[in-house]
Amino acid sequence: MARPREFDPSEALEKVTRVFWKRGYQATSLRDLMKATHLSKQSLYCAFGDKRSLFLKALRHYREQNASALASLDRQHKSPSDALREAMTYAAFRSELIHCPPGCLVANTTLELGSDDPEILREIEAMNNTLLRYFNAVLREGQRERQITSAITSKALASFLLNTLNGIRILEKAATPRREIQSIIDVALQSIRAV
Amino acid sequence: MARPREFDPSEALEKVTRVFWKRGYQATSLRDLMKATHLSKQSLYCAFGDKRSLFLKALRHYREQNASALASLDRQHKSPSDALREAMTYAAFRSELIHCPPGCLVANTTLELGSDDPEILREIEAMNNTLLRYFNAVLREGQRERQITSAITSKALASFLLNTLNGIRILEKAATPRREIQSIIDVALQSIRAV
DNA sequence: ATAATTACAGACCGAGTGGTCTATAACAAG
DNA sequence: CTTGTTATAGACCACTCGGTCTGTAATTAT
Repeated sequence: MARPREFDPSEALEKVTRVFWKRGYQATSLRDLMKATHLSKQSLYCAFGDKRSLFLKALRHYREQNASALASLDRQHKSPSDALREAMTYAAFRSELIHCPPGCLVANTTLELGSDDPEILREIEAMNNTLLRYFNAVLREGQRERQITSAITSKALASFLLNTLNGIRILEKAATPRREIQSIIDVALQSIRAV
Repeated sequence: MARPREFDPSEALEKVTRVFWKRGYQATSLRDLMKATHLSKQSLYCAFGDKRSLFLKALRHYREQNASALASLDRQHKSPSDALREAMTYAAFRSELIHCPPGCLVANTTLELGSDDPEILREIEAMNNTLLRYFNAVLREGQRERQITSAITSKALASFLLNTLNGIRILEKAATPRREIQSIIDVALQSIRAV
């Protein structure tokens, strides 16, 4: 009907997500986003709405990306323990692996905006629930196979693992050596094994 | 020699710390600080320097406050396990207990500025080391008394506990029910007991 | 009292913010 | 072609930011 868009919105959203990931919501200016996407302010507004809408879309994009990454972790031929180790290690070191900003956008956002913005909080919870469900499923399997302790419910163990991951998201920002982070994962996983 | 100051600097610093704690560094404007302290911009500058200096002083104030709170935890008549539980529970719920903002200023700051500002990072590490030393001492005692597993070094266990605490600092910001946080503490402590 | 010094309140500054408006360019439909 | 519609670029806006400057009030020393 009219002049077509000259850029790929999903590509732009990916770039935007990286910037928010790296710098946080408040510290990211529209200028930063314009520079990262090579788009004008107006184009961003037409495509995504105002800054907050754009941030919400970035959060959702991040969540979907992570959810599919999690789903693609093949645990067909792995024991539950190995699957947990792989998931934790992947989540902890993904930043380095695929050249992303350190830490986790969801964790960053929780601290920056979690207690203020209910809509953003819901997005955060959705992301957490995805991880919790995954952990819970693998943990239950591990309990059935006597690899994981049954002294604690799989739900509580799942929350515990997610919490460990959240802690690591803070360490990543504080230039913690990789070996130390790996040690924490090891302790967490070792300590929930069946006796 | 001249006109005396009309306010108590340490009282003002306490108020400033609360504001930074609640809103973060970047989101706190000088206006917010002026309102919280009932001081003029000029008075704040004379007493504490610019915004960043003021923030550093607030961080240091926060650290000292926490260090002395930790030191005053009496573990004379407690078993190492009980001492750990008390320390973890106190750290996790202090916000509610003494009417503070949720979460932890150090954790917040790590995510907001950790990877940018070396001087602030050093302050963060100092705070973490205080906690690590405490945990390490109690854990070693617990290992000697066969309450805590000796399969893992006390240092690794201490890092693990601090990490659990950091995770909780994120949960606090996400309106997580108290019971769930308590459960995570329980799992963490239970899983490092001696077999 | 006078002089010297410091504290205080608020005006003021340039820079940067998120957001809007306008003029023009690029396309589709007729 | 002309007309209608959307995209783009950048000027523009009111506002807030951290920080400084200025004039005055309050105090001590002489």
